Amino acid sequence: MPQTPPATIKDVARVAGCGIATASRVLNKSGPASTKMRERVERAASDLGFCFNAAGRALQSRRSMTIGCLVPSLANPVFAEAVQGVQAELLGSGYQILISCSNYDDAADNTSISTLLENNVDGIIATMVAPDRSTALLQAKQRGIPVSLMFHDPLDGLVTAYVDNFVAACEVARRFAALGHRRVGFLALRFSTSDRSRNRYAGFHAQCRASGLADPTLIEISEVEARHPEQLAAILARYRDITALFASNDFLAIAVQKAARDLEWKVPQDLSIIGFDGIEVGRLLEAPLTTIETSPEAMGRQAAQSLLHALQGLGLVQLPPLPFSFREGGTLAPPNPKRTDDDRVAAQPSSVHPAQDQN
Amino acid sequence: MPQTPPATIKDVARVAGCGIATASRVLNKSGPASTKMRERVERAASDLGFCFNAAGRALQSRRSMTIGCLVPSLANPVFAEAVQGVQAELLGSGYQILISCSNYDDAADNTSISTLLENNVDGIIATMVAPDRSTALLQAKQRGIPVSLMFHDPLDGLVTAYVDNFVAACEVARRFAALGHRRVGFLALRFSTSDRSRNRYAGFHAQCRASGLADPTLIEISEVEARHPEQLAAILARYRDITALFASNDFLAIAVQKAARDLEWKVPQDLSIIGFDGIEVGRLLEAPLTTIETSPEAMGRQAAQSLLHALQGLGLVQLPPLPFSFREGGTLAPPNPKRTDDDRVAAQPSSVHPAQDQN
DNA sequence: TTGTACGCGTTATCAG
DNA sequence: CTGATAACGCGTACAA
Repeated sequence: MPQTPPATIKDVARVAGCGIATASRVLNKSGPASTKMRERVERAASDLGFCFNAAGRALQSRRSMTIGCLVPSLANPVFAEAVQGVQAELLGSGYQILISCSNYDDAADNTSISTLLENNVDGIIATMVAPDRSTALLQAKQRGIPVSLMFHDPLDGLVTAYVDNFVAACEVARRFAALGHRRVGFLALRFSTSDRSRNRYAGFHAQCRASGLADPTLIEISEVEARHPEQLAAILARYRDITALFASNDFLAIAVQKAARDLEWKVPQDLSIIGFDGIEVGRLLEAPLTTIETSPEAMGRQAAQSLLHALQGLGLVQLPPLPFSFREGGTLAPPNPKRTDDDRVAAQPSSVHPAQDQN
Repeated sequence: MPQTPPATIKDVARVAGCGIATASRVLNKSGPASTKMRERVERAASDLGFCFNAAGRALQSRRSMTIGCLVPSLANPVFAEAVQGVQAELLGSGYQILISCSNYDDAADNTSISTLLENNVDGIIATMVAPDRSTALLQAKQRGIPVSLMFHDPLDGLVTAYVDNFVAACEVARRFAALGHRRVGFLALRFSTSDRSRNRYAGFHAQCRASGLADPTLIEISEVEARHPEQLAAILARYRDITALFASNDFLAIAVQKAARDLEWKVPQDLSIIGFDGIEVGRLLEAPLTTIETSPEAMGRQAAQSLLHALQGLGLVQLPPLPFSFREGGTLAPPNPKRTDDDRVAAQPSSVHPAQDQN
């Protein structure tokens, strides 16, 4: 291991036979320099394999050229794609991404932001469990560090890149209603950890009322249950009365589709399913998933754009929500009158499973 | 915006009425201090909301406590999960992750590493298009910065966290052979940009020979074709002679399954399919995907462990390949003798589509 | 046990 | 046009 200590600007100046300031000016193209000097410095720099030291720069300029990015998890492709969008947008701006995952943990959420702050990030892009309860986020605001949220609906004075979950969920209820569904359900994962999910439920609920449907049955399941189709099937079996289900995300929609198959319920004849997010693989299923299509990558891009804008001294401005679209698929159809009539007789009170408050 | 400039250790010392060194020793628990001093300093620090400045620290200690992580893309869940593994393993170690994506671009690959180097990362974890051709990676080695690869098969003197792609691919060929398949294919995406894919082909090819099968037909497609089932179907239609297909990753396997459906080929009766990676959603398909199951997260974890180990002064050591397993599913069956007989007559020379060299 | 002073690599100021 | 020099925040010899 040769272990050459990296060359500093001082080394460059020495080799070029000039002062440090001159070397700095040339290398940064930030001031006047004679052609001769310029050449000598550039030559020296390339000979030494010189490379700026970010720490020194950060210390003196008080800017780290680093953006902190906090997401619940990268194992969820929705967030991974959002980060990819951030990365794409930041490319060429000179900013680097310092990444952090909270694993959907409230406390980790907050300490992660603190850690980013310690690392002198110039800005923060985040999706959190509870941005409104994060003291560290408050600290960031106080320090004048711009913060841009992703996925969250507008909140406090925080700027966010989002789709209007409430409105999108209304659309789902409207579709169900138009086809004649009367008893519908909402399937969500760990309801309390996501304001997106809550807002989707709220919109769905509101529009169900407006369309004259019964209040939607809330079915909340754990992560484990979501991953084990047989467990999910057992839960689903308790809700024979519903003819259509709105799943809070596409993975749940796919999982519940399998659970329904295991119960020998035909999708969409016996049960219609609409998902949320619009992941790519949904298109490739035997019955392509009907879903609300969004673009996580676009959220990341917009959040990054807003931040870049703010970093240039112009303020942080809340942009309008990003568009979503209803993607036709093979999991939505009118209710099967035969099945609903048969089952309606045996139907039990609507909210059974995790009898939990909906807020 | 109050815009309070962050408190420095100097401020803490002033408020606590002591010297900077004392404050530093207390805050770092790195030296002696009287109980009284300790209290005063800690009190002052918390009052001021003091928080270390990473740049100052990095400059003086010549360590940034930052790990650079380069992957082709976060839009591919395999890499996203790997990064998640890295993150999980690094949690609590004090190291932060600086992330970068190359978008499968050879040049971006190299400049990304350079950028990480400029940012003084203490170590690098990467999956690249061509690690062996990266001058920046060489530079890192020269500087004594430990590098740990992910997914790549062992290479040069580079440590890597991987599964043995060759051996895993042999397993696939063996399964096909055992069921009586004779003409098989290998489906890959942009073959040349991934040594993993190449090694899988090599292992598959070798074992096909060893098992007395015909040399596998190489079917290489573009990303666009992979995303459009109808295009993929058109390509697949040219290969009626093969009865089994090894897809280089699960997404391709799922896509080709849809393409086969569109052609009204039954899976697995008319065409057996085995994938690679073992993504979760494969289990939820109507015909659960038969595949080689790997754990990208484990690769990330192992790469991070190796790096942490090296960062503690112990050397970088190459660990044995990570395990994979054959996951049973519903897309593998013996060949349908009827169909193969019918079609074999019309079969054309085996490699038609992107007649490209296999290296 | 405590405090002073220096240097890490950089940029900016200001005098030549 | 050029070159000393003073910060930036921190850790740490070294001196008290």
